Amino acid sequence: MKKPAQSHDHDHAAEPLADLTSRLRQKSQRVTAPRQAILALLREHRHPMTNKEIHAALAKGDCDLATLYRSMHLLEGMGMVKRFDFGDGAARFELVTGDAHAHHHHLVCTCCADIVEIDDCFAAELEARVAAAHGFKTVTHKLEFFGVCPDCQQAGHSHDKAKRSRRKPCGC
Amino acid sequence: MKKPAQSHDHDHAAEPLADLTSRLRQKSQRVTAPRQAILALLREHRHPMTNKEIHAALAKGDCDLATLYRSMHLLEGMGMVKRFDFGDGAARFELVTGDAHAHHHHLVCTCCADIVEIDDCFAAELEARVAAAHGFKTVTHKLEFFGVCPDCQQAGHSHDKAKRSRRKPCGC
DNA sequence: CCATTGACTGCAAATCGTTTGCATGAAGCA
DNA sequence: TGCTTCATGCAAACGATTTGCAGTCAATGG
Ligand SMILES: [Mn+2]
Ligand SMILES: [Mn+2]
Ligand SMILES: [Zn+2]
Ligand SMILES: [Zn+2]
Repeated sequence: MKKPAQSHDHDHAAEPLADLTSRLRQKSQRVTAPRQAILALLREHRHPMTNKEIHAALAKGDCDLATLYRSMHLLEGMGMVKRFDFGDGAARFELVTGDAHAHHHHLVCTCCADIVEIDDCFAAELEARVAAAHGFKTVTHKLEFFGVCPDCQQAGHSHDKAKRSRRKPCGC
Repeated sequence: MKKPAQSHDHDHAAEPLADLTSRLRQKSQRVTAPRQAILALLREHRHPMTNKEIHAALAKGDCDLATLYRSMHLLEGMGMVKRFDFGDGAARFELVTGDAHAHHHHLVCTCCADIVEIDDCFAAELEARVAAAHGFKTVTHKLEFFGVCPDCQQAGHSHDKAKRSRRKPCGC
C-alpha cells in the first residue's frame, strides 16, 4: 500500500560524522552527545524531518526535546541544516550536504506524505525578476509542491482538500 | 520611516458586501453578524492578514477569536478566502476577489513586513513539469518571496537572518 | 408575526509546536 | 586534575489554533 517507505537511503556517500562534528569545533561549539546523535541521525536521512520525528527516531535519552529544538537553531544558524515548511505547523529539517543541496524544494504527497526531492531550483530567475521589479534586495524564496503521488492515485483516494484538517497530512 | 502604511486601499472596485453574504446563503450557510463583520473587513484589505490582526481590527465584540478561526475555515472551504503562510507561525488570509486573484504570491520585506502582491504566477509551468516528472496528480504549489524593501535598505539595517527570532518579522 | 430547531456563537479549557528559566552536568582548556 | 563556560534536562511558559458546552439566533414554515 505504501512504497518501500521512507527508506533510510544508506546508499549515498554521506559526509563522515567526524567531518560534521569538526565543523562544530571550528566554530567553537561544543561537540556533545546530543549533537552527535542528531547529526548521525540526519546523516542517514535525505528528507526533511520534524523535531518530533527526529526525537522519536533517536534512542530514548539521547536528546531531550528542548535540547533538540535548541540544537536545530544552532545548526541552522551554522548553515548545517536547512529548515523547511510544509504548512502543517511543524518545521522540518534536513542536513545540508554540499553547497548544491543547500537550496532546493520538495514535492509532497498530500495523501501519504511521501516526499520527492526537487534538486533543481528553476525559480532563481523568477526571484531575480521579482526583486528587480520592486527594488528589493537579498531576495530569497520558499517553494514547495503538493500533489497526489502515483501510489495514492491508484488507491482511489479522493481527499477533499477543504475537509482535511488544516494541519498534518492525512495519512489516509 | 515606513511607507504610507498598509493603506486600506479603498481605491478598488470591491465586490459589494451583499454579494459576499449571498454566497454564504447559496451554500446554506447562515449570514451572521460575525461573518458579515469579517467579510466587510477583508473587503477593505488587499494583503493577507493574520487572525490576530483581523480580530484587532474588528470592533470589540464583533467576533470572538474562536469564531474567527472557525469562520476562516468555513470561508477557506468555500473558496472565499485564501490562506497564506509566511513562515512566521501565523496563518494569513486574503479575500478572494475574482478567479484570477485566487492563486498568487507575495514578496515580503523581512524588515518592516511590508507586502507586495505578485499577481502573476510564473510557476505554473514549473508545476506541470514537476508533476509530470514524478507522476503526481493535482499538483499545486506554495511560493513566497522574502527580501529587504527599498525603504529598509536605506535605513542601513543589516538584519542577520540567523540571529532573528524564528518567528515574526523583526519590525526593526 | 411567532414558534421551532439546528447551526452558530462566546467563553473557557485543551492541544500542539516551540521557547525559556534554572539548577546541574560536562566539554575544552590550563 | 581543576576551572570556566557552555550545554543539557526538566518543567513551566507561550502563542497559535482547536474544541466542548451551554446559550443564542438565523432561517423556515405556519
Ligand atoms: Mn530536501
Ligand atoms: Mn495577496
Ligand atoms: Zn528555489
Ligand atoms: Zn503560483
